[in-house]
Amino acid sequence: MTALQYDPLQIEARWQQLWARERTWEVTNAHDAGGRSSNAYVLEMLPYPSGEPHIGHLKCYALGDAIAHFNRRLGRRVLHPMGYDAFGLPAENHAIKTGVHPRVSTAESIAEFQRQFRSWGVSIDWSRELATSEPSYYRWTQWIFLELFRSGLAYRKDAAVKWCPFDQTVLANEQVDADGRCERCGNLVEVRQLEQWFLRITDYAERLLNDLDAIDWPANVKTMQRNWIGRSEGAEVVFRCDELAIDYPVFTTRPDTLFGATFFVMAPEHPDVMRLVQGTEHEHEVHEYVNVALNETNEERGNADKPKTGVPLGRTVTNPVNGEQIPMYVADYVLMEYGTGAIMAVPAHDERDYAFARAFDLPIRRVIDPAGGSDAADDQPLPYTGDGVLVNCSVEFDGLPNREALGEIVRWLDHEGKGHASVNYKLRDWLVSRQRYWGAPIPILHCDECGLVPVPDDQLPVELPDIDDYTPKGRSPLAAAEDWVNTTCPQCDGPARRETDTMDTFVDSSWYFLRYCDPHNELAAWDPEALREWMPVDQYIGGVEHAILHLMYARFFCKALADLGHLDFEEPFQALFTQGMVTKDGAKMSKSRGNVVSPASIVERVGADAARCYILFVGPPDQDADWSDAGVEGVHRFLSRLWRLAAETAERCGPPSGAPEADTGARGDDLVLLRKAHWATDKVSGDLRRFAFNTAIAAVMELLNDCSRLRDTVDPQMLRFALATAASLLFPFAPHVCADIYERLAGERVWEAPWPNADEELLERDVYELVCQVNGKLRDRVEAASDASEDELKQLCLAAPNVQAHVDGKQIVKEVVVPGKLVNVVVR
RNA sequence: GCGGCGGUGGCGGAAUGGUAGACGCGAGGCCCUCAAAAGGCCUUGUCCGCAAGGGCGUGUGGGUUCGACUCCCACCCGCCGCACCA
Repeated sequence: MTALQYDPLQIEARWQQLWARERTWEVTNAHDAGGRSSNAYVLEMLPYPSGEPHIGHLKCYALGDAIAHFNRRLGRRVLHPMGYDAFGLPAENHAIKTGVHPRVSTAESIAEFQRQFRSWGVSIDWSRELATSEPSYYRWTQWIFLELFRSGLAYRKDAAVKWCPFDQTVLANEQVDADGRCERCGNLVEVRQLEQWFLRITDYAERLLNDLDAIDWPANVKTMQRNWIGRSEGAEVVFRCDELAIDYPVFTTRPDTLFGATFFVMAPEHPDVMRLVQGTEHEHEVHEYVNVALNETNEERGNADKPKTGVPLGRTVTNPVNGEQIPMYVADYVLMEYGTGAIMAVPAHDERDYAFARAFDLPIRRVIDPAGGSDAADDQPLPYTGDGVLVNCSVEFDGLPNREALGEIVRWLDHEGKGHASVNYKLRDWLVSRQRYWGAPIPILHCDECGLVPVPDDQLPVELPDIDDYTPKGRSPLAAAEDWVNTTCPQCDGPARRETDTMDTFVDSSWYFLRYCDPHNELAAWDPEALREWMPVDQYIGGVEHAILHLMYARFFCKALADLGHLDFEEPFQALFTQGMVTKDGAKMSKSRGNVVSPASIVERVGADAARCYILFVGPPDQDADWSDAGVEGVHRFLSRLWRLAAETAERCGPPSGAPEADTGARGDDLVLLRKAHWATDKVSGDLRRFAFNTAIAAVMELLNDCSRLRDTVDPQMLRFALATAASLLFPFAPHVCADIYERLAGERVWEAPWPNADEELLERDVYELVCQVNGKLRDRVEAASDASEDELKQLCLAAPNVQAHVDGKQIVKEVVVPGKLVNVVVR
């Protein structure tokens, strides 16, 4: 008899062909089929097609596929689509280097992604596949942009923007890292004044913050979003420059310290700085300082440990609470992008203001006393940022606890017209224009007569023209396509020029999950009925690197589109799961390190099932995992053993006549194996619900170990049942081999079989091993009946030989009985 | 500095306050074989002991409890996010 040999490549090819031929994973928008509650939308973040998929993709889609399969087996109709975030800089940079059109290189990459995703056996509804670079998709990206434009949520503004000198493009704040470097190329970013397109996400700051409470996302992602939104409560207080009759509002979270404000500082970027010193003796010095400050990198400027620098403006403003004239300075520790770009400085109660005051020998006045207004106030160290009682303010406020005074002072300011309570956010409006070629053109025309004119909807898409030269020149490469740029204004029929900037690719990916619901609609971005069937996404899966940008933008889009009447929900992703990174030898995989593990080579060697199982078995999926070739081999051995024993058992049992059923009268080893199968069913079901895929796979391993151990002593039909159960439970992780095994053992398609149910009665045993402790230490184990009384358990424990040895000669103080678990005898 | 997460064998990792180390990797021994590969069986936290058994053991120090990897307090270390945000 020839030994049966597990051949993953042959098995996987066979099932993949069947699933492709029968379009097994496609779902329709059948509005009648049980409604939204019996549907599930499982979505992994769409890949950026560059080169070929890496191990991180394998982990993401293995994870999502397990969830998709589990939901299907629970009887839900599952939408599980795939697409490509196909616009973007890497393809364009590649084009600059090689001259290959981004459309061509992107298409090649997409083809490779498709090929590999299919070779992994991921259960995707390929009929809904899309790429954001297709005109049939970006036509609707442009339509959304115009909807935002028409409602005032997209606008053009001259702004100090982050500019990457290498990529020759403007960047969003979010695309500049903490060191002031371009997220993509790592070069230091500069600041330039340019007219750009923005989306008014700041209008949604409060809702983006509050609605986090209602969604099932990881705590750290919510925290990151909250930090990024950066809400602070305080007051806006007006400081007036009487000489020039200009009011300068500032934002402060500490209006209670207003009496301690002894100077006033503006950001170097503040538009009034030069105006304030024009024609004065300070003009030259200020000019020099501002120049230096603006040329500093964010890295240098953002360092909190840096000594404070600045120069006086030679002007004063009036402190509204006490009428004092306080001097104005310009200093780079004040940021233009936060608050109003100017601050009141309270050196006694703010670290930074204190450092500045010491450096410039400015007065420091304590207005809060931690000791409660005692004579010892002056002995307390400064700066003091905690709470206390107001001192040195005015008869009206002195002696009040500062938190109380805060409200009083704001009320007073409001009454006097010198300020009001205010909320400030760190979140900035989203800069979406890019001076690059490979993106969706912004569908706006510039007409000398009519100004900014939206391209009429019936003329969408504004197609990206072919060009020969992608080299960035500080303006969009599209500007060179004269025939394309010059057009006619639809309003006045006069000459008009097309907007030559393209959109940030984050715009493309902010709504793709909507398009999957209705991907072929040529009349609209989507049919609201289709969205009602699937949205919001039940389970979204992706890397934590998108915790802020993509997830915030997508949430913003849904809220804005809901306000415009296009959606009837506001949060796109009901639940989010963030997967951990896959490392090699503890380090991030990268070409420069030379430690990249290619999924294709693994699949070729041990098959997709082993690769997928391993990546989920290695540890909890939300944590980082280190790739180990030996570990993959171990999982491959497990699948081999499973398949071989199943194939042998199938031969022994003859042709299957349907799913095996357990013999309810099983005894001895048959009962042991039957119980193990039900235990595994229970364990895997629970583990799948809590994303504990590693322990779920371990449970199936245990089941197989018992099958192997008992293979010659149990009834072959029981073995058949246990192995079919193992295949059924493992199917979400290793679909091909499990489909193969299930067919051999049950003659049925495992994905059409309902998820198995664990029999409660078989999970309980009539006897169990009672743990016997003395003073909390394990001393013996004895067999106990499940229905034994507490007294009986106590007697059993005391009768255990090794318990007696430890109790002998001592006084029993008490006995703790935990039925089903243990007895603890406390002795003295 | 602030916020979040984590620290368990040689390694990845298991453990609703109740047998610490499931499952896997690695290692050692054995079987099969002319031999190897593949496969199978056994051992594997650590120390003492021939064994039975016992001591120790989840970053450190305290605490709560009959009982703590798990809960509380303080600290050390590591990772991630934010950071001159007024």
